[in-house]
Amino acid sequence: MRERLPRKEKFSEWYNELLLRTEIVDVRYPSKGLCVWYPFGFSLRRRIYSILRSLLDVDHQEVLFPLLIPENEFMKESEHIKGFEEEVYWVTKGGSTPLEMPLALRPTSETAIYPMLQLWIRSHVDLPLKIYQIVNTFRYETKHTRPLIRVREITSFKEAHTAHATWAEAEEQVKAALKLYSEFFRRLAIPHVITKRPDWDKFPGADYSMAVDTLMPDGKTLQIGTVHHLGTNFAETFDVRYEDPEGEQRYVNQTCYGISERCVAAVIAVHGDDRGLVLPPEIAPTQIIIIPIVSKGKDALGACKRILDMLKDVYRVVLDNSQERPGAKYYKWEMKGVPLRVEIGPRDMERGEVTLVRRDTFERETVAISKLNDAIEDKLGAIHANLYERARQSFDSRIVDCKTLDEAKTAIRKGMAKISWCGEEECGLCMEDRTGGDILGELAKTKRGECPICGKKTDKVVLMARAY
RNA sequence: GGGGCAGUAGGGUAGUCUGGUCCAUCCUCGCGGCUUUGGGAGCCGUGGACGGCAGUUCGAAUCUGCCCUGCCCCA
Repeated sequence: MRERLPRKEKFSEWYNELLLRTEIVDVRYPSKGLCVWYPFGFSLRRRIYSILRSLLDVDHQEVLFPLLIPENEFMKESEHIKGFEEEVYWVTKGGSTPLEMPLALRPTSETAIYPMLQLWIRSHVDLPLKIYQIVNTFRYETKHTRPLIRVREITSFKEAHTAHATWAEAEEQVKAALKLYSEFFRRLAIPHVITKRPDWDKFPGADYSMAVDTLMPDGKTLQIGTVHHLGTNFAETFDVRYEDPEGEQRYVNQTCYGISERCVAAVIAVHGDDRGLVLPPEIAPTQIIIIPIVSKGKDALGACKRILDMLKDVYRVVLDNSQERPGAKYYKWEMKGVPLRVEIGPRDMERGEVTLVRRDTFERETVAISKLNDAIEDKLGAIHANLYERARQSFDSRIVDCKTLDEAKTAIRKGMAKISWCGEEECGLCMEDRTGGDILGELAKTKRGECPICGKKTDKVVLMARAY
């Protein structure tokens, strides 16, 4: 018998082992913080990102900018540099010849894109401009790296960049982007919360930053999306101007927003269980696995092939015709997260039925072949709904209203603490210090209360947590 | 940022303290074969490993140093 997966309670072990066993990514690449996508993992990634693409393609255009950024461009925006300079990889030689102008491997692409926006944007009719790209970026992480979560090469960075005539229009875009991200995570059945990051934690060079966070099984939060209002900060640095209808030259207002392969990590961590992956049907590389139950003199294979033919045009379906025994196949495909299993054996064939088993609940049901199509459609829909519902219940139960820092300190051991804050940086940092958690950010919903440090009355409510 | 611990076949391990018994143990896995198949099949045959560099030594998986990599705890 094959060794079991570590229990999900031991989240780190479970997560690392699962990534390798199910062939999502291989962390054994011989350089720290870099990993290899296996075919199965890449297929999962592709399906997740095609949802993201389809949402963006409604009103964004996809582009592709270079990986390398000249040092002089990279160094232009002083706040931005301060935020990134310690984690930039530099290309300094061409062969053995030192480069006149060193080139940065993009840690993010603002400084690659905005010099071009200066050329592309001339007039108010060029606005709004909304572009995105899905690329790799590099950050020299010195802390512990963790596959898909903290890496040196972000392989799947979706970054969108927009330019608008006014600050208010850019702010509308921030809201639109957050709505788009919420829809994306709803499709992945990932519960999440949106907050405004405190000033000391905003994107370097932004006016303000919004963030999307979810909760991991160990109670730490994972930032799975960010949306930044850049104001005219970069526009002034890169001289990105447009001529307004009155003939005045004005700086554009910009936003940028990103999602990385952390969204794949979130799907794995939020839905997975002790038996392995549990995947929402829309993104599962294999949605249905057909398992023949062979028995002396009675070959179920023919029946399985007929079912396969019946389903294959609509669903991603695989017939496991290997020589293993049925039990071994069940474990194997459960590990891979296949949402629905179809078993066909002698008993089923006699009755013109098949047996359906759900991955999320292990619920087992026999269905007449004549009603199979409808039953599958129902079940796949129910699986998505159930995954989202049970994840949301777990998520909600781990957000605790707190009045005191002691309560907050307890709450962040298992999840997030909701607590009042006056808005002063000094008090905020003190709250972080006293609880050992971070202030994730401010919620849009306000509530009358008082700051746990200075006691001042306030409407602001923040979330605190331990964060990845 | 600070502190621990660990690297032995594709995966997991024994051996390391006390150097020689180890051309390295067991499980899993791969390959070939026969019998099997409603929740991880059995037997037979076979394949595959001491993270890297340097040092100590007659002799290093084992001791020392450095490097690389990974994990855990604290801030």
